[in-house]
Amino acid sequence: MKSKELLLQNSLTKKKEVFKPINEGFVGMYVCGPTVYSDVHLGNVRTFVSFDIMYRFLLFLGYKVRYVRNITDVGHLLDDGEDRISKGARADKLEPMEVVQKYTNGFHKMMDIFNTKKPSIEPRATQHIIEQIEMVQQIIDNGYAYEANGSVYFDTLKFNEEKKCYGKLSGRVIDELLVETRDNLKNQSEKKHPSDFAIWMKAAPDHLMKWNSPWSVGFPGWHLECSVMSTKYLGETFDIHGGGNDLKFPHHENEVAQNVGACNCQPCNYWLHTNMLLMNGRKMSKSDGNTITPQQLFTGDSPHITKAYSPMVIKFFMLQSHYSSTNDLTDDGLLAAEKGYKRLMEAQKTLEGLVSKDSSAELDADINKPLDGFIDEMCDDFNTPRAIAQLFDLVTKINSLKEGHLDINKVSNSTLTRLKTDFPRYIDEVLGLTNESDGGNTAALDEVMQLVLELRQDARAEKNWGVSDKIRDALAAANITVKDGKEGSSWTMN
RNA sequence: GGUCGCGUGGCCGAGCGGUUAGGCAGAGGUCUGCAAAACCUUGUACACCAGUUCGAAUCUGGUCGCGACCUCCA
Repeated sequence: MKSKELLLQNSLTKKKEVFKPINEGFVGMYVCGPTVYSDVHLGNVRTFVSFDIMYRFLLFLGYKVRYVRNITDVGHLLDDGEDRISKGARADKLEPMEVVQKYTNGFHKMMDIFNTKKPSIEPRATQHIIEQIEMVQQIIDNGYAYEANGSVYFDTLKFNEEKKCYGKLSGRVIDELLVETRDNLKNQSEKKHPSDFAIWMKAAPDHLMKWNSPWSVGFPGWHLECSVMSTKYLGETFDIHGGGNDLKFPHHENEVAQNVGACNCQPCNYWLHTNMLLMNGRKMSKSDGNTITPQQLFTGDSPHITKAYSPMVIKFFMLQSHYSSTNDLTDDGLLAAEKGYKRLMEAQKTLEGLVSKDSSAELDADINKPLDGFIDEMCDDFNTPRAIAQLFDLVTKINSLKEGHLDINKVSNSTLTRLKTDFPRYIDEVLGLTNESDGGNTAALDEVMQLVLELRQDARAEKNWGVSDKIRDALAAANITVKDGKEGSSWTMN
């Protein structure tokens, strides 16, 4: 475990702070998961990849992490008051839970494709209805919620008067919310104040998902589930809470209010928000055609791109920008990422073949500096773009060592061993990038290629360029690139 | 309308008072039968206008442009 301090940009204080876990060596992290009513959006991927990197790095630093990411399967209202899941169920003529299962499966599959680690706990809102009803009661008992016609609303005015913290996270002032909030929600008249929000909703007779409660047959408000499940699995106050920055208001703000209203304590010490994924400079939006699905990216079937891109290339592309900045997805950007990613993967293979006679340690510092630098950059609020720059510094060194521009014998055995251990670990364990071309290289293909390259080498020895080039061209047509180096030829699958 | 953020070289994208970000593309070179790869060298970059400072892409004010949130959203 490194002794380096980890810095986090805390949305709550708007400052970069040294991370201090509540319990030494342990981290409790909650991230708002997806609402499973349709296929995963590419934007979801960026957010969950970002938090996956944080999770991985915390583990790398030696923390024992409990990572909770929920599945929202109820309570998310549309403008017309209908539940998203119910709407999906009606549209697909399915049971609501069938909809939930279908898209949960799809979500999991996509997370696997992007090689993210599974959370420690993945709770669902509908599995915690009892706990949610209990929290509603607690909030009512504490005087921060009121019942109106079977629904229960959070009393933001009273809460703010006493706790003075409503709006702190999202930087809003409650008096302004009064003017700003549009009166287009159902049951608006039941609320005492426009900024009040439902924590329990009475269901209409034809509503598909509803449960019994002391107030009515109904369903919990959307914001409640995260308050309840984070408290249940991580405690009343835990370390890190994450989510997309579009959830800051109202979702996270209301979450804080509920937790403080119920337990009289802040839900977490550090709030981390990821920024949005854009495409061609604008937020992805289905309505104006400015959108692309992960599937389209994999197949190249979209007017926005010129070719197919693999999941790891897309992931690498995302990691080249900081999680808190917007990330603009473009074809040119993807193309550049693809080449860089391949270069990184090639260096990893090259590294395996390096051997040192251990005659001096002259170059050790040059190797160790970027190796340490990677950790330093990651410790600085998970700065993946800078960490990757350190990796590319090493790529150049590895290639120079192989080509003999740098003398491998001037690297001590212990440093070379460290390089061989840490470089792949950074790529695989911390960044979660896997070498995709490995899958195609079976042992049989290896043997065949060895033979082919030997035959070609024979032809080259006889200066029979016709045969030599014919082999190379034919292989190129089969998507195999031959490279002639000083110590013989090598090959890679494209 | 309110709140917040951003405008960096051909493209993507870090940095955020003085020191090379990095990737991709371009140019020159080394190597090579040729090619590819690799390595070395290389570029006029910080929207605009004022100001603070010995010194600003980085701080302050203004102008223009863009975006996000305020309503479901990762």
